[in-house]
Amino acid sequence: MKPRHVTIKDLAKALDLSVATISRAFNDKYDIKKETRELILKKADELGYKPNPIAKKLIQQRSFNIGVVVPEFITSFFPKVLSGIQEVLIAKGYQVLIMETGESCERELEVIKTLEESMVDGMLISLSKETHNVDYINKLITNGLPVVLFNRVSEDIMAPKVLFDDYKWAFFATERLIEAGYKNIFHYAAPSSLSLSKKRINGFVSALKKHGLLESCEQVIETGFTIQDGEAITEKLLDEGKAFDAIFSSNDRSAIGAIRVLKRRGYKIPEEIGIMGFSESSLATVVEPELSSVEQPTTKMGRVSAELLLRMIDSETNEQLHDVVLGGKIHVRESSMK
Amino acid sequence: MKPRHVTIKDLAKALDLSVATISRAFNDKYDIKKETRELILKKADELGYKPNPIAKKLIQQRSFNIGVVVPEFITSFFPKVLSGIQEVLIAKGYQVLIMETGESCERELEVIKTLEESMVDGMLISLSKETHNVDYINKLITNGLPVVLFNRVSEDIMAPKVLFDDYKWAFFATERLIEAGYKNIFHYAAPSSLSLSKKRINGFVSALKKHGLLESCEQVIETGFTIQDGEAITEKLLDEGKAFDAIFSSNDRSAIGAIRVLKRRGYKIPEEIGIMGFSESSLATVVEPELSSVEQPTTKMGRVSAELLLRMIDSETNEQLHDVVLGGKIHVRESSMK
DNA sequence: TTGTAGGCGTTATCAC
DNA sequence: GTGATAACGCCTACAA
Repeated sequence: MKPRHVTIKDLAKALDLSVATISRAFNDKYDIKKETRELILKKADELGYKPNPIAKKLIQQRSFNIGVVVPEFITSFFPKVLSGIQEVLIAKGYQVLIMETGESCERELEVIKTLEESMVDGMLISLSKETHNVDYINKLITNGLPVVLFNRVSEDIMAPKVLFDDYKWAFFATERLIEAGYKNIFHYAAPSSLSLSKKRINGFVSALKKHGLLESCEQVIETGFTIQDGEAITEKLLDEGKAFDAIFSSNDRSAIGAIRVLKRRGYKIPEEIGIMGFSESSLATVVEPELSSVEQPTTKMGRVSAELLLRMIDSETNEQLHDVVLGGKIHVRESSMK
Repeated sequence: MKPRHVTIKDLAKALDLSVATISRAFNDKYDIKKETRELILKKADELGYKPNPIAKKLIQQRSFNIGVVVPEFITSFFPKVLSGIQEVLIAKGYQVLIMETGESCERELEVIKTLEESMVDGMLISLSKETHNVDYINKLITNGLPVVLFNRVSEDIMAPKVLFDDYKWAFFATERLIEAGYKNIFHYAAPSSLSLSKKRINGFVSALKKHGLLESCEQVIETGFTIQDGEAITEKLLDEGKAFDAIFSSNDRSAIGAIRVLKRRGYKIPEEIGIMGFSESSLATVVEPELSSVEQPTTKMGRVSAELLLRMIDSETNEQLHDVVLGGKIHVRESSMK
C-alpha cells in the first residue's frame, strides 16, 4: 500500500513545460520568469507535488542525515540533550537518526556501522560506559567523516568535544559541602572508564586539598548509576564502619540510594550526614530531604554539539575545531544544609 | 569535507566485471556463480564498497524511513516506548525519524509535514494534548500513508491504535483504593482533550458505582501533568474544604504534587488520605511515602506499534487492522496501604 | 527565459 | 552466468 507520489514529470506534463523549468521554480537560484514560477508553484500545490528528497540527496551526494549515538534514554539526561540537537539540526533541514547503545560497546559498534551505511553526513556520539576500543570511530574520522563527541567522551578520539566542566563543578560542589561545615566527605565516583569520572574525582580531591580535608584515598569510591548501586555501596561503607559526614555523588540516583540507606539506619540528613548529587534529575526535588545537585546544561549541550558538527560539515578546510566546555549551576537544597 | 564513497562502478572496473554482476552479488536472489560472488564480496570489503542506500531507495520507491511523533521526551514514558519502536524497526532495516511536538498542535502539524516531505513509508503518532483538529492526518491516511496511533490517540482518526486499557486499569486502581478502605475518592483526570482521560474517568466512576461510593460529579477534577498542577489543585480542594480520603491521579507527577501539599498541611498518608498514581514513573519509589501506581507496558507498546505498522506497510490489501489493547500491572505501595 | 540531455548509484529486464 | 541498458526523480551545464 505505497502512496504514489507526484513527480516533476507529472507537473511538467500538466503545465506543458520542461522538467528543467519546474526544477528551477523550486530552486530559486536560477533565472525564471516570475509568472511561470508562480504558476508552477500553484499547480504544484494543487497536484500535491513535493520534490523527492531522495532523488535530491542522490544527485547532491549528501544524505542530510545526521547520526546521534547515546548510551540510553531512560534517564532524562540524554532525551534533553536530544531535544537540543534536534532543534538545530531539523531547522537546517537535516534528518536525525537516533541510536541507543544500552551502554554496551558491541551494540555501540553495531549502531555506528548502521549509521555509516546510512551514509550520514556526520555523527554526534556519546560513548557507552563500557567503551574502551575506539579504533573504529577513529578510522571513520580519518576517512573524513565529521564527528563531534559530547558528554561521554574519550581523549583517544581525535574529534572536537562538547563537555560539561566536570572538574570545576565537582570542585564547587565539594566546596559547598565544606562551607556547610562537613569535614569528612566521601565521593561516589562514576565508572572509571569515563573520562568525566576522573575529572570529577580530581575536582573533588582538589577541593579537599585546598581546605586540608583530604584524609585518605579511600574517600573516593567507584560505583554505578543506579539507586541500587548507591544503596549497596552505602551499606558496605556503613558495615565496614567507615566514618564520613557527607557524600558527594557523581550521580543523583546513587545519591538517592545513599539517602535511603542512611535514613533506614537512622542517620539524620543533613544534620549528621550531608548529601550532594550531580546531574539535577527530576528526582532531586522529590526525595526527602530534597537533594542538592549540580545542574548540567543538557539542552544547550545538544544545541552546541549540533552547531559544532554543522560547522565541521560546512567547512571545506580541515581546521581543527576547539572543544567547548560548558558551565552549570548548583542547586543547594535541604540535603546539604547543615 | 565530504568523504567520497566507492561506487558499484569503481568495483566493476577494478574487477573487470559489469555493474549488473556486482549488484547481483549483493542481492542473492539472482543467479551468480559462487566464486565470482565471493571474489566480488572480498574486493568490495577491500575497497570499502557499500551499496548506496539512497540510490537503492530511489529505485525501490521506498524511503525505508519511519516517522515517529511524540509529545515530549522529558518524562521517561515516551523514551521507553521509543526504545521498543527502534528495536523492531531498526532490525528490519528501517531508519527511525523521531520528532517531538512539545505538546503543541501547531508544532505537531509542522513535524508531520516534515516527515511527509521526508517520504516516510509510515508514521507512528502519539498526539499532543492540545490536538483537536486531525484533518491533516486523515488526509495523509486517505492518500494511502500507513499510520498507527499509540497511547495518545483520537477516535476521529481512521487508523489502528495501540493503547493501554485505560478503562480497565483505572477501574482496578480505584478498586484497590476501595479495598484498602477508602470511601471518598477523588480523581485527578488528564486534560479532557485526550481520549485516555475519558476512559480513565469512566473506569474510576464505574468502580465507585459498583461499590456504591459515587457521591457527586465533583469527584472528578481535570488537571495537568506536572507536580505543580497537582499541588495547585490539591491546595484548591483543601481551601474549599472538600472532604476526601483518597486521590486517584491520572499521572504520577500530579499525585506527587498532592502528596507534597497534604504532607505540608499535616495530613497523614496513607492513614488519613490514600494516593494512587498512574504511569509508574521512576519517581514513584523515590517519594515518601512510596507511591502506588499503575505500570503501563511502555517498551512493549513501542514494539507492538512498530510491528503493526510494518504489517500495514507490507500488506498489499487494504485489510483494516484491529486496535491492540495492552494490559498493565498495579504496584501497591505505602501511599495506598491504609 | 526556457528546453535538451547527461548523470547521480542503484536495480531489473532484456539479450547473449 | 554474465553484460548492456533503461529506468528511478532530480539537478545543471549547455544549447536554443
